[in-house]
Amino acid sequence: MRPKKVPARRTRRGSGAVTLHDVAKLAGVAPITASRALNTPDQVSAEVLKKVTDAVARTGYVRNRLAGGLASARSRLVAAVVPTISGPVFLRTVQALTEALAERGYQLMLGQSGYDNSREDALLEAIIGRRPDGIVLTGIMHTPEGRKRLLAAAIPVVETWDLTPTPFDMLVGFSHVDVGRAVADFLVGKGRRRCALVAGNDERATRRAQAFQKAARTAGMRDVPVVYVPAPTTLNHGRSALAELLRTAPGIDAVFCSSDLLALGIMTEAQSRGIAVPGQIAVVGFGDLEYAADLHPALTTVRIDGTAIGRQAAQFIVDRAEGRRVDKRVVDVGFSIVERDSA
Amino acid sequence: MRPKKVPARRTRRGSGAVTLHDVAKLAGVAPITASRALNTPDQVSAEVLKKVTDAVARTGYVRNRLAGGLASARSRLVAAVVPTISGPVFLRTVQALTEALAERGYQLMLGQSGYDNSREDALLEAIIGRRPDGIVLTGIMHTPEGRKRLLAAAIPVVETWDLTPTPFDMLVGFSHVDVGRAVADFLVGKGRRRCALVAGNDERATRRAQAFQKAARTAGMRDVPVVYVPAPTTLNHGRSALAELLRTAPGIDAVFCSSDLLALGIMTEAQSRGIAVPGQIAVVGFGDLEYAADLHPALTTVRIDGTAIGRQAAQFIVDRAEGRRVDKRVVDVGFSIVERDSA
DNA sequence: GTGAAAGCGCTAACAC
DNA sequence: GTGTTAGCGCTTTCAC
Repeated sequence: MRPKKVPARRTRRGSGAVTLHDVAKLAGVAPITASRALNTPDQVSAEVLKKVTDAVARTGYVRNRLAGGLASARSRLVAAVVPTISGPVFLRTVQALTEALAERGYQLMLGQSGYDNSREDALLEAIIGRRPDGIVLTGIMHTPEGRKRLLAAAIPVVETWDLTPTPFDMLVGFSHVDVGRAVADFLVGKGRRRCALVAGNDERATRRAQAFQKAARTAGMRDVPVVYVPAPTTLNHGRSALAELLRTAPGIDAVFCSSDLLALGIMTEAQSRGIAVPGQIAVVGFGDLEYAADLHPALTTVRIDGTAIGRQAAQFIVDRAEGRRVDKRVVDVGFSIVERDSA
Repeated sequence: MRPKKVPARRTRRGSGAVTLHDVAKLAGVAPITASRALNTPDQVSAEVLKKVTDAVARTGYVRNRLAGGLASARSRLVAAVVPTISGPVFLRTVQALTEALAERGYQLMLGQSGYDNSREDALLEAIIGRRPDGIVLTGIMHTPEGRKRLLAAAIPVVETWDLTPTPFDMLVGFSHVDVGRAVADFLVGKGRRRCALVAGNDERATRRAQAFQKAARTAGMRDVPVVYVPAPTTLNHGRSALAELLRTAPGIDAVFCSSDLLALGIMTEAQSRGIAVPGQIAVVGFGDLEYAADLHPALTTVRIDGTAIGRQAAQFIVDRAEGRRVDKRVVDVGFSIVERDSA
C-alpha cells in the first residue's frame, strides 16, 4: 500500500505571523473593514472600531508594512543620507528628523555616503529599492548619475545644510558664503588683523573658507593662510593644523575652524604650548555642538539650527507624501554667531 | 447616445516604476528567470544573465524590496535600537553594523529608544511592522512587555554592549562588573588612595560604578563617593560633578568617569581651577572615543572594541537570516584599559 | 458604513 | 536551466 500521490496543493507558509485577516475574522468583519479601522478610524462605526481594536490587542497583531507599502505605493519610510553618522554635525538634524517623522507615522532609514563618492551608487540602489516616500540629503549628491537616478525614481528629495540657486527639488539650509563672510567681519570687528583658517576639505567647508578669505582680504588682510584637513575632521587635525600654522604663519591672531571639534583641537594645542586663547589667538568654531559652551574658554562658534532643518525637512516630505501642495520649496534657516570667550 | 456602462476593468496605477516584469519582457525571458538572474546568478545560463543584465541597465530597473520582502518573508532589513544616536558611545558599533550588513546586501534601520522606556512600545511597533530579519539591541530592552513582543515576533535578536547570564537570544558584549573592578585595581596600583566616581544614571554605568566601589573598598578605601548624572552624559555634567566632588569629598585623588565626555568635563573643570591632572587628580574615562588620545593630557580610558561588536552582531543576524546554524550565541569581546597621561 | 474582487511586484513551490 | 502558477498581506476600486 504505497502512499497515493495527491496533486499537492501548492502551499506557501507565509511568515506565520498574525495577519489582518486573522484580526478581521476574530472581529467578525471583512479584512478591508479592519484595515479601515486601523488606518482611517473615523470611516468606521464606533462598534466596529472597538471590535477590531480588541481583536488587535488579543492577537498582538502588528501590521505588515511591507505589504501595506506594496499595496498602497506608500512605504512610510524616509531615507536620510549623511556623509557619516560619526560626524556630530548632522546629529541634531537626524534626531529632529527621526522624531518629527515618527510622530507622523513615518520611519527614518539612515544611509552613509562617505565623504567620497565611491559607494554612492550602491547606496542609491539600496535606498530606492525600499521605495521611500522621500529622501533627505545632507550635503551633496555628488555624481551626475546619482542625481539622474534620483530624478528617475521620482522620489521627493530635500537637500539640506546648504543653499543652492539650482535646487534639485526642495531645500532647507543656509548660505555658507554668508557664514564665511560674517565670521571674517566678526573677527575684524574684534580687532583681529591676521586671521587664519582650518577647514575640512569638503565642499561646503571650502566655500565658507573662501568666502572668509575674500572678506578678510577686502578688510585689508594681505594673506589669509588656510590649512585644509581631510573630512571628517578630528580633534587631532586641529592640533596639528595649529602646529602647522604656527610654523608657516607665525603672526596669526585668530583661527576660524570648520568644526567645533577642530576648534577644540586648536585650543588643546594652544593650551599645551602655553598660548593664550583668546589673548594671543582667537578661536571660532562651527556647529555649536552641545559641549561648545562648556569648554574652557567657552567656544565662540557659528550656530546652525540643525533641529529646525530636520523638522522642516520632515514637514516637506510628509506634505508631499500626503499629496499636499508644497509651494515654498526653499527655506533658509540662517545662522548666528554665538559669541563666548574664545574670540 | 448615452455612454454604455462597461463593467469597468478594475485598474490600479501601480507606482509607474519599471518592474521586473518589464525587464523580463525586454530580455525575452520569464519574470522568475529574471528574478533568478538577479538573486542567484549562477542558477542561470550565461546568455540569459547577459540579456537580463542588459535589460536592467537599459531600463534603469531598481528592484522593489518591499515586494521581494513580502514574497520571500525576508526583508533584508535589520533594526538597531540605540538609546540615542547623539551618544557617541555606540557610534562605532552602528557604523560597523551598517557596513557589515551593507556588504551582505542588508540594510540598517536605526531606532532611538531614549534612556527611559516611554516610547519603547511605539518603537517596537514601528520596527516589527517592517519585518526586519533581525534586531540589534544596544543596551537593554527595558520592559517585560517589550521582551514579550520581541519574542512573539520571532525575530532574531542580538543584545550588545553587555553580558548577562540570561541572554534573550544572541549576545555580543563584555562585563561591566569586570570593567569597574579592573579600573579600581588599576588606580589602586597607581597608588591612588581616595577614588571617586562620576557616572551616568543608566543601568550599565551604575553596574560599573558599583563594581568599582566594591573593589576599591576591598582594597582598603573607606568610602568611594559617586556622583550620578543623568544619561546621556555631557561635558557640562563632568564639570559640575567635579565641582560637587571637590565640595563634598575634598581629598579625592582619582575619578573614574562613565564616559570620555564626562572625563573631558572633569579635566576642563580641573584646568579652569588650576588643579593638575594627573598630578592632583587622576582621570579615567570610558569608551576611548576618537579624541581621547589627543586631549591634553591624553586621556587614560577603557577601550571597548565597538567595531568588533557591530561586526559580530551583523554576522549573527545574517547567519540566522540565511538559515545557518548559530551554535555559539554569546561572544565576549572584552575590554582594555588604555593607559595614557591622565592617570 | 461595509464588503467583494483584484492586484501591488515579487518569489516559493512545483513541473518539465 | 527555465517556465507556470499561486500566493505573500495588504489596500485600491468599485458596488451596495
